Amino acid sequence: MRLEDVAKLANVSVSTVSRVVNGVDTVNASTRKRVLKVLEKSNYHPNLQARSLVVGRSSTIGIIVSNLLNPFFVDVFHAIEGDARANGFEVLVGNTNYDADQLSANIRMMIGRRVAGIALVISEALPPALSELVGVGIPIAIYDVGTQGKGIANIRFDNRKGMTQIVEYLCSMGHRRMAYIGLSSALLPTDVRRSAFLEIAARNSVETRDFKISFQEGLEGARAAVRDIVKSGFDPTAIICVNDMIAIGALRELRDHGIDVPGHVSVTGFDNIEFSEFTSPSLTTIQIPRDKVGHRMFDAILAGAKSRTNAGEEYMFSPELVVRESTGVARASNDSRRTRSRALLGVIRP
Amino acid sequence: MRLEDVAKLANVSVSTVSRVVNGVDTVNASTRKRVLKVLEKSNYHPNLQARSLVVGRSSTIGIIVSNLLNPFFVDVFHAIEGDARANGFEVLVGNTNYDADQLSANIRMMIGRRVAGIALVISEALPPALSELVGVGIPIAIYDVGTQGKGIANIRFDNRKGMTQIVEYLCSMGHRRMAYIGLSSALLPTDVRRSAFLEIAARNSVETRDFKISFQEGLEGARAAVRDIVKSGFDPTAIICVNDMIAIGALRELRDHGIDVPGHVSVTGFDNIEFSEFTSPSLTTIQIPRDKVGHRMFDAILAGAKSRTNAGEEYMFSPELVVRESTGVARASNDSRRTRSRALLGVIRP
DNA sequence: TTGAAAGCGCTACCAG
DNA sequence: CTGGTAGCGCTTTCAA
Repeated sequence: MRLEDVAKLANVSVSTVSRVVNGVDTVNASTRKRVLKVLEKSNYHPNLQARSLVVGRSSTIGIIVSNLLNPFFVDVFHAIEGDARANGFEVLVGNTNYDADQLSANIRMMIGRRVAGIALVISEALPPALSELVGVGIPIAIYDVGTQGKGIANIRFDNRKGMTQIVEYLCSMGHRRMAYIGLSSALLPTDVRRSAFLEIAARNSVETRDFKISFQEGLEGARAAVRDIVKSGFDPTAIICVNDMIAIGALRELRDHGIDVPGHVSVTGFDNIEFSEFTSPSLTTIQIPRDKVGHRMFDAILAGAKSRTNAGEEYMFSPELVVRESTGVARASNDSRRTRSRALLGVIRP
Repeated sequence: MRLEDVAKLANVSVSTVSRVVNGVDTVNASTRKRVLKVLEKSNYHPNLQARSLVVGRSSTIGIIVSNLLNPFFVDVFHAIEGDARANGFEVLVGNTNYDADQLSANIRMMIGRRVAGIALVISEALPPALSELVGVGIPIAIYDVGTQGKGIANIRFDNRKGMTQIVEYLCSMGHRRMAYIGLSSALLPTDVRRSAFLEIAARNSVETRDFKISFQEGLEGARAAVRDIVKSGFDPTAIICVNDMIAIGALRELRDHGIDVPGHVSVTGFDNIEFSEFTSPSLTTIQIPRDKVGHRMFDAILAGAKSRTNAGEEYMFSPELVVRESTGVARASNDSRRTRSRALLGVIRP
């Protein structure tokens, strides 16, 4: 069913039907009524492809995320999606799995669809394809990994300050031996966290040790990392995790080893995903206002789409330390430095 | 930059450029090379709107979910999205928030975009708009809430059997007083779970009590439900939750009340989301093979898109009980029936 | 207030 | 092997 079919049934021209469909008010009331009647019983759906072809822009925005299995990304995706719908946009989604090629492919696809804007919520480095994006003048908002540049809105989070808050808090609780669990590949925001950790730790004469897992491993990878820590004999009084997902996996593995948290070792996350409040013990972490980040990104895109001039806005969100149960004062230094079995530790699980 | 621009620069016709872009092999090697060279330095991106307008079908599929904040939906979304990309489809996403109007709006929008197929992963009832969908011949796969019908693939999960497994397992552990936490609105799959619970419980002479929360409330709602249970004085030996999210919220609230799980009360979930293994105690639940569900849905859509004849396939996935730490034998019946404070119970938390 | 007609950028058919 | 051309379904002047 096309505009023309409706036109025939209503004995008017396509132009008139188009006007009715689009709510243009220069249509005689009786004509409009007649068309509307036909429309109702006709199962007509305007072809949006054709429409955006002629008007030259589509009402679709694209959202690209690194990992749909990490609630962090899903949360900001969710915020952007909600705003988009509320403003009459459709949303195309792309998941990169932290893969540069998939990211490029997604960007190209979205350019091809002539999207009205793109939100990039990723951890990996920006690919060359990005410049093509800028070239065609599509407004774009980037979370955290953006570089300064014309036509790009950069919405950032102060990862450095966040990690600083964690380390200084732990230091204030007497911790001087910390393990860090990070991601093995070079992801920009997580690298900032790691180097901030190392720097602040050094400044406070904290003995550190660095452990890594790859992104794909997720929660299971975190468990493996904890096993590595245990095997290493390093026996830290605090384990700093690059994000909540990993911290949750770590918590679980520590429990299996009968290692008391925070009695024997404190654990911290990063992101404050909803679940971090629901673990046991609940997780000390850094709050990132994911919904605000999403809203801000959408606003930037909308502004760009409207004005056709991307301001290149820069905005930085600040961290907030959320102290919960997974952290506490460092255990007395005369405790055994070796991780003991549950029986020896006398840890009691319900 | 359009086909025509490239054509001019390469001194060929649009047809030829089109052939090169689409990899048609009836192009002279040297001509192709020349075109390719222009293409490379031209930042040309084929307009997919125009393309799908002329070919009459788009390479986009739509996925509609009820709640992006529930990992269950995200997981099957993720599976479908991966399959779609791997097969060269873009994906449009719609989140309904369990709202019928949003669902209809999403469906209409996707019809408008002339998507190649739609996957419906929702809990709410199907709207009238669905018939429009069938009317225009778009292949469609529905998870769980589908009704029999031509042109619709129904991928189901045996919720009834799953709930039966839970209740019978609990009965075998001596439980005879159970509370159920469900969702207040009538969502089809969750209603099946609830009625199955009530029926199997009755058959086993189990004393039951029914509590409800609304979907929006999420984890916090679950906590409120537990407070209701505590206040009610019912003091069940098992709490059956309609899904894992709610069970996780319940676990947390029980811990705050100092109520031992599973010592004082057993708790069960449903879905087996990844986090259910990482709570403390870890959650006894029903495994739903979300990735397989997603793959199956995509296959059904793909088949429909190819053959233009939707088989109306029916497929039912079977449940699998996953017993973890949150359930155990019912406490002795001479225990106090009132929930006691933590001090009285002597529950020890690390 | 209405209709005719010119494209939007692309593919596909038909000639050459 | 290549080019010309007729649309895909819609919006948008421009006339009537």
